[in-house]
Amino acid sequence: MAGSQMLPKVGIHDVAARAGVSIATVSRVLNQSRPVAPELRDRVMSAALELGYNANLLGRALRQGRSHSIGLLVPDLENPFFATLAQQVSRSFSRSNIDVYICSADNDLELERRAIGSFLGRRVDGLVLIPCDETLSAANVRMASLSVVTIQLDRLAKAVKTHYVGCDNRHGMRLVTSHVREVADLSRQPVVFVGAHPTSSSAHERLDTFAKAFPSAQRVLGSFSFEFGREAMERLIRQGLRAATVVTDADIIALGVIASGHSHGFAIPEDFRVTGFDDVGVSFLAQPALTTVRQPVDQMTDTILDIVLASFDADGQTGYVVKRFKPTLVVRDSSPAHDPVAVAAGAGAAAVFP
Amino acid sequence: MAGSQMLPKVGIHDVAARAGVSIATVSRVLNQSRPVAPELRDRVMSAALELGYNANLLGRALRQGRSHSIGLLVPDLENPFFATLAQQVSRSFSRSNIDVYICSADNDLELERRAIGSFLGRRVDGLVLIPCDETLSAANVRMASLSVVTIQLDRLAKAVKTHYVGCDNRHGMRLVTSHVREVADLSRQPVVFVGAHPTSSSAHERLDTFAKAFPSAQRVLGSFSFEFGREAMERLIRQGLRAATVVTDADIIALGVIASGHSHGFAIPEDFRVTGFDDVGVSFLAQPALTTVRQPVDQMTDTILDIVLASFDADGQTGYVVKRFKPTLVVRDSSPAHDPVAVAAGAGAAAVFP
DNA sequence: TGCGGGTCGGTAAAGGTTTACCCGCATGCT
DNA sequence: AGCATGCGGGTAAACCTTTACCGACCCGCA
Repeated sequence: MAGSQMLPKVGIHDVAARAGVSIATVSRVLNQSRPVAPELRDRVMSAALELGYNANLLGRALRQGRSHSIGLLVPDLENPFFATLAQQVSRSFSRSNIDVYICSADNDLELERRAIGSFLGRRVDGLVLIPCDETLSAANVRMASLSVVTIQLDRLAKAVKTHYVGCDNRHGMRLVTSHVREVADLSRQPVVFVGAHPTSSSAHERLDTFAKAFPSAQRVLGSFSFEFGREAMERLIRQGLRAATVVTDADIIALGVIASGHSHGFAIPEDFRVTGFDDVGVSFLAQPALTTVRQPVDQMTDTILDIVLASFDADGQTGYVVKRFKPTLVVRDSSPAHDPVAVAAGAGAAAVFP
Repeated sequence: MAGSQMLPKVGIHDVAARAGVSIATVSRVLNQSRPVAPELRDRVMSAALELGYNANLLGRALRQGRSHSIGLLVPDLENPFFATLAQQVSRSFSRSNIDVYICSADNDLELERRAIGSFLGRRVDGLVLIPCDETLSAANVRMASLSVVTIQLDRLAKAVKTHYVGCDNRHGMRLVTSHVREVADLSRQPVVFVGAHPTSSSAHERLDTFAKAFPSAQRVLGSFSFEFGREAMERLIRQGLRAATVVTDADIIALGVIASGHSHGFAIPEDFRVTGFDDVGVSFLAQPALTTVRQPVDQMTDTILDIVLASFDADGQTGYVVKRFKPTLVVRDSSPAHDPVAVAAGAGAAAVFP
């Protein structure tokens, strides 16, 4: 299958033969690992070019014990926040010529295990993991951390000691609750929480913090998805919820909530005020633009790069890096700051609170 | 760095030693490539387990000439349609125990080239490409196709012969134009096009087909992104556009258009009717739900799997598979079928036309 | 008893690199 | 002139598997 002639694979030997030198010389020219006489260098270069030589990275990695690549495992590529993280990790590492290979665990522990196993088997130089489950993923993460520098991102399986890069979810949620409290107290409207089951550390921390601020508030729990947000809101409305503030722990959930509200003819923020978390690209295009918590993704991924690079030279047992970036509150029209009606009129603007 | 003791890597030799057998026996037990006496088999199994043996896939791939993996290169992970494709390709292949490694080219030809080179160097068994550019990516795609079974997905660089799996964009856009024409003719409202520059085959085909249906319609061109959709609509409104149908060639663009319309206080579909393309997850949550063209992603990715699997056994020069699936029109509230006002009232429903 | 064939374990080669080590040669110094 | 030095080229080992091939053993049959 696949027409054309699959060119016979050309190896370093072929190049050496054509250039009339030894394979060592070829290798040295190609990797500039040692000076080579200009004449030979040119001969090798043109031979490689003419033959269309493409180094076999398997052989190289096998020999060097380094693959010049890292693995990135996300629970779900269709979650736009993870997609953003993936894109940004790729960007950060491409600057250092390290290939980033992305896999999706599809929210499945068994797939997560298999993916990590494959990454390790292919000897990636580092592994960035967003664990599916706060507790059940621990075994998977541990497996990784025993073989290669491992960084947990965004979510943390606490049971295993690794590097961690994420944001201060409690702080972020506190920004939301205090923002929300102003209006809620004044209007005596209820506050409800719609969020993911606390099976991931981020969901856990956000829910926790919300519960501390509003101990008696109603809570509807599900998954990180549009669909869940919509269903949850449907249920709440069916139960008779009106004129409330809906705090969510992810933008994608908030978008579902808003959609459901709209489809029942409610106005936002007049009837329901809604907040999100993560500040994914779409959220400022939502109607109305979504109040949310922004994570400094660039800084996070740059930190990951630093950790991996540091692990290359200093192979001594330095401690683990645990970095929680402070997120910021981005107030938009889905939950304006003071008088909901007054502010809703002047759309478009957004205020950012540290 | 990275505390804990990085366990010394255990190889097949270690397992063999511990089980008191030869490495050949270990390999045979682990791969079930030949029967092994039950007693030895057990000894090997427990030795492998106790040592935590994890096969070095580099060695295996080097020897076998197969890596049991494929590469998937997308132009932009933050485009939700590509994210969906990626997720679904992963799902299809995971059923056959083939690892899918995803890379983002970040809409950059040089990064695309590098990523393909790396994939080839790591000897993937297949390559699924969504080329960045219809013409400029041809060289990159050709490089891939000379070494490994290559499938272009969604977008096609025509200049190079490979397998191709996508949808019939012209048919899809015709569905849109004829849907849109009813109302436009009746109301004598203008139709405008907001879409990506025709540098990718899908943008090209969609724009082309639109232009045939509405030769004199205004066209605003940019990139496949929320931001562009918003900017384009801003510009149109600033130019005085009112009461029109806005046809876009991607849901993400349509979402930007809708957001911009809203922020100027216009109602959709009353003031502006809007259509998208792709039917990404968010689009039915948009406010109002987006009329769009749905691509049969599952069938597309299953076809890709079939092509790759077929290429494994039948290595003879079978022809190229070129499969264009018929997309379907999903009419939702952003451009209701007949009387915009009447239909807009009853939200939620959606009609699908083949 | 002798022998053919089947079963199953071991040895060694191969796959494509990188790199430690060696060696020849030219240079510069005494 | 003789020797130390250093530059730059080659040879071969090593990385970790899989697997072709060989050989030992056992069973059954003539």
